[in-house]
Amino acid sequence: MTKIHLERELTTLEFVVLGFISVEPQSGYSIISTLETGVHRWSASPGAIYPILKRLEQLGLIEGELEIPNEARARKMYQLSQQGAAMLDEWLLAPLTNRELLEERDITLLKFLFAENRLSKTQVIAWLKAYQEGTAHYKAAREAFFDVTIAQATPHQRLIWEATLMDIQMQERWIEKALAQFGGD
Amino acid sequence: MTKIHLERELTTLEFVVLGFISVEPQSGYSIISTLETGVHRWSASPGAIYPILKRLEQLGLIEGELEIPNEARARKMYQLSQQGAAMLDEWLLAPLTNRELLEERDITLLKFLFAENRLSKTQVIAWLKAYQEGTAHYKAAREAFFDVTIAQATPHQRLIWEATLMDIQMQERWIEKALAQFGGD
DNA sequence: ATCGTCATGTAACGTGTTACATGATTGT
DNA sequence: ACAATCATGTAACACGTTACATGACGAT
Repeated sequence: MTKIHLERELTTLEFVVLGFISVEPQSGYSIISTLETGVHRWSASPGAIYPILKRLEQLGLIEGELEIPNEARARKMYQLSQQGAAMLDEWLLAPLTNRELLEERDITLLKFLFAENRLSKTQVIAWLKAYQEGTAHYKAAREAFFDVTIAQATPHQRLIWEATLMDIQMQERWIEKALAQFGGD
Repeated sequence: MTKIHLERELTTLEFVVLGFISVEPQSGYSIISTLETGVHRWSASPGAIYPILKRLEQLGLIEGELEIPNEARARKMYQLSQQGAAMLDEWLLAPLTNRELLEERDITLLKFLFAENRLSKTQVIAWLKAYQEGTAHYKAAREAFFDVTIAQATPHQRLIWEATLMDIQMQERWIEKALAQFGGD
């Protein structure tokens, strides 16, 4: 697994596009449709997707090919290159950031989705355990913070704190469920 | 309650700034500190906050005043104007969007936080009930979507669907808890 | 014949990020 | 004396949004 190095980091949306192409070859249009109907928050306007496709191709992470140049409607289908696959794997295996841990859970779940095609069963279990550990860490930090602030908290603030806690607990239960299914632990 | 009309919509971050000022008068620096330590996802760089403060003041939604111009460190404290208060209330009372309902829960919770100072108990209960209804609606739509797609779903896709469902259920439980506390129903 | 969908793309724009600059005050 | 914190601000940049343009194909 050679580590790919580019002059700049890819944006989250670029990684997401890379991810969907990894599931199966995609055209700009199909990515837009997927993002609109799917389990995600991105609006995925053509003004974002088509330039991204062009950039990723220039970086050598994906390869585009015109499908049926004559006869039917021409559409450009993209598939991952080896470098693109390596780049995606790097992203999937990188430790989850604090943001991904609580606020950007949709991204975390997308990573989990892409992991199905890219990672081995062992790697998925390791990923889930890292997620579990990160969540525990985050939980402890949150609890420490609230322990000192809860005294002067207003009713609404307390409820928000409970919402945060319920959210973390739900994530913990989900991770356990997922681990149980994959025979981890 | 006169409805304020501006040529453009405020951005979410602008509303959030407005909200924090409504809790108590704030300086740019205090807003940045609050956002950094608090229960939210925004990084709140000075490059975002200071221009926003200037814009909101120009729109007449907040009023700035230099505190202790000499003697100690000068800082500009802002407080809501009547128009700003009306604007904020409009935002708080507007029906939650689909995005706020599931993906942008942090915004929903911030609205709930600001509601403590701005809305009456009756309004808060009504807000929670609207939230409850919106969630139920969303849940039904999601379930309908997954009912037709679950058949050919992969294990990871199924788990993501479960995560979504658990999320919705957690929100339902939280709303019930909040309603119980406010004597609604 | 026309409308909706499939399909790709561009241009203008605005918002927030990153990085920097500045300076006063407080703590060690 | 020096570092950290308080405090405000600006400039360059990049990303994604909105809106538009274009055109072929299939259905009614």
